Amino acid sequence: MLKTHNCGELRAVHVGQRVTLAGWVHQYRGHGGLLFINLRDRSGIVQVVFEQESAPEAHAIADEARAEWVLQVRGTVRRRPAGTENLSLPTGEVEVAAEEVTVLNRAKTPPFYIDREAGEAEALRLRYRYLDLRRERMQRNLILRHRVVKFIRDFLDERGFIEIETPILTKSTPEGARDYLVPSRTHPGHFFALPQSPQQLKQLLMVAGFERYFQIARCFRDEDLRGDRQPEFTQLDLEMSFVEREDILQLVEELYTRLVEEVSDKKLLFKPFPRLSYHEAMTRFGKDNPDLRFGMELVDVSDLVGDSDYEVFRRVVAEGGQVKGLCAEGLAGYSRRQIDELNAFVQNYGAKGLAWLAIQEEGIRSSFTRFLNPGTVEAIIQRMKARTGDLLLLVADRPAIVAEALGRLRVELGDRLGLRDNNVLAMAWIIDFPLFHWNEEEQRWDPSHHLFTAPMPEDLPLLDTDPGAARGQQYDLVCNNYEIGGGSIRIHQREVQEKVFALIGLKMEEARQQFGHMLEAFEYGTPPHGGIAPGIDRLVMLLAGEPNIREVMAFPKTQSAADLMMGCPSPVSERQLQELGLALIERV
RNA sequence: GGGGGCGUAGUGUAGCGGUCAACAUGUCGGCCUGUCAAGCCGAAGAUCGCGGGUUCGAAUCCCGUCGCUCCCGCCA
Repeated sequence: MLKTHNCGELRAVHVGQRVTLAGWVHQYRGHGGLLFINLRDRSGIVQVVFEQESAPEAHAIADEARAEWVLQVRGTVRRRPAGTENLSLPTGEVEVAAEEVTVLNRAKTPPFYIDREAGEAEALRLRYRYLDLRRERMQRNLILRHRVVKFIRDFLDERGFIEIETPILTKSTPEGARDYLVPSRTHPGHFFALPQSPQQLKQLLMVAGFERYFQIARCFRDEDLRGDRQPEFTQLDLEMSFVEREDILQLVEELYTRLVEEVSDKKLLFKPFPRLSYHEAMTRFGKDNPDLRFGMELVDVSDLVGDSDYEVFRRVVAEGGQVKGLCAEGLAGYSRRQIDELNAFVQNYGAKGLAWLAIQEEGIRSSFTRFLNPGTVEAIIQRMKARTGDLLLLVADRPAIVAEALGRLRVELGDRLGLRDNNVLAMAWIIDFPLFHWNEEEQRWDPSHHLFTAPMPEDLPLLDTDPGAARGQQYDLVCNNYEIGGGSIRIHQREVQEKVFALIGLKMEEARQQFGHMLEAFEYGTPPHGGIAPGIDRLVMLLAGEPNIREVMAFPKTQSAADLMMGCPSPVSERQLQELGLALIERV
């Protein structure tokens, strides 16, 4: 080893010891005959003192050193002179008096500071990601990520789970997201697909009798990116045999509860996690991934305004729509301009606009009360538990649009009112999802989750009579307005599976072609099984308090799915294309 | 595919039709023995993302384009 100690571990107990350190020049402070270098390695930072008088050679060498040079320093740990301790450094009680120094490597001046963040364009950070990763924030995030994955592995290992790798080169299926394709050289014209998730393989591992499987699995989806979506990401993929929904929920809840308490300083708002049906989540919060850190629930006033003189409300209710609203506490003082802003906000989500009512000291200001009788206005205020100083915001439309618009608005208002505490994690289960949703364009039922999701046993008859009302044994884990995991109990009976295929308009022939291997496997004694696949990136993002998942990935892609450091994707040679039997054409 | 924001010395910003494009920081040189984002003095450093247009004159206005980012669509 080129070092005897780590920079960040030196304390008063080391005083008097001769140590050898190796690391990067974090900061340099020259005073002529005396100079200080803060030396950094992964463990942290320690101040090294170079004195011309006592160690002239070391001092001369150190005098040349600049930010990010790599040094090896031999010296003695000593207590800092009284009054010069630095409380902001864990090592701040001591310093290392350098006796010898070796330049292990010089460094060009970095394109940005390593010792601070100056709001650099993210493109620059990504171009020089290996330097960005030297910074405290990224080191902390990736170490946290390691601890999360380590905790998960240990936890599941203790409970009899086997970690099994599944192929990265696998089969394209028309379901779900767009696949990343890999051409086959040995089968010209044929392609592998990178897995969107190991869904089918983990079910086959249940058929294979492993009973408890997990994998820290890389998944790939060729869809447009978001702050919480990368083209490749990591899931804790997990599957169990001989279990019911309750077993999966209990296991994951215990895992996440202990994980949060073990590896982070975030506070879990709920123990145990509340369970909301999909219907309840949509009704109360307008989203199937609600932020439960605050209230401000959606309130239905359809019955109060359905027969009013306000044409907008009356017509919507008559046509089977809803009038629902939110009570934004303390926002009665919002200006016309600010309300217009919120109005434009909900219009992004399909709402025609907002009806609003501000209860001010001087009286009520509103866009619609002049169309209603005073009793109705009072009833709305009562129902929505509004008090002086509050602003009521209402949307009238089809239920889906009301939910979407108010669900989004609620989160926006939560931000504005400072109700979304970054130190709090509000984890919860969303259960009882509808098994299917109606696809208007294709005039057929689409699976809400995937086509192996089992119906709730008591809803089996509904598959024949009212498929839209059938609930699936599906569950999502949500936290702070993110979906951080989803899973289901799977179908293990052939008749049920065939019924689902039929409902989603998949002919048995096609099903056999696409899923023949699954159907065949299921005929050889399939245990009842189910699982879940929580996203690791989003979880670590929340634990780290980061605003996007790029900050918890070592080498993320840009929004256009490019790697600015590697410079990919990139063209390949004509020869490579020929070997694969590929020719490039202009895309229309 | 669509909408919003951003792009000016290495970095972060200012300048928004008219001297030589400004400030901070970093870089380089000098001074400096208790600093810790050290301090003081001095110097260098920009084809204002790229292309076109309007204008006597464009970093500034217009059009296009590229890159990054947020969002809708898409994605579970």
